Amino acid sequence: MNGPQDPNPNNTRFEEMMDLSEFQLSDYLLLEGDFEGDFSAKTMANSEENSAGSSNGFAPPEASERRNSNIRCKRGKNKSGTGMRVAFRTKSELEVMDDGFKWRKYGKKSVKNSPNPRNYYKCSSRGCLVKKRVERDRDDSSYVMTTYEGVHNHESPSLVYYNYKQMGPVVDAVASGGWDPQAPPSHYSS
DNA sequence: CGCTTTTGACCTGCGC
DNA sequence: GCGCAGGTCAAAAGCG
Repeated sequence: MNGPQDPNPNNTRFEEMMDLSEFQLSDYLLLEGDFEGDFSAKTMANSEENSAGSSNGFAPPEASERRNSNIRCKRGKNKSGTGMRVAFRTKSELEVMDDGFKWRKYGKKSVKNSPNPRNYYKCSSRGCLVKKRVERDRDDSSYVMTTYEGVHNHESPSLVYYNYKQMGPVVDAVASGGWDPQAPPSHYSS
């Protein structure tokens, strides 16, 4: 870490990290800590249409009428054991955002109450257990719900570039809860 | 040739 | 205890 620790995460940094020329970051939901029982969530309405309350942020309208495993981890703990989850809602034609990391698709599942299938990705980096879920918003298919689970134990090639370019801990600015690509490599070697 | 994607089966947890 | 739904695995196929 060679940048100032921003106590007040600047969301726009993350937008810059990703190639948002084709995306419109509509919502950013940070889920941090473990998921046993309760969790803390912060939603940031970044887009003007969102702040206008048209889509009311991340919370799906059906959240209260069905068990929402999108937010709550129904198994009590996530398998990756990192206890860190970040969800985004972006307006995009593309389902997969280029966030600088390399992902390998390992599953696809159609979910109930949604006409669109959900795709499951794992980070291709060896030893990195970060997962990503991608699905289209069932109410507005022009939006893509992306959920990251876990913390990268490495930097992405493009992130190195961005760090260099912007002289700042890009990802650190995203989540103070542990979204740190330079996290101690507890089990990562080579 | 190596890596990624696809896809159906299997596993696990939760609600009833 | 049973059924459902979500999540993961793994073999086969495809692609660069």
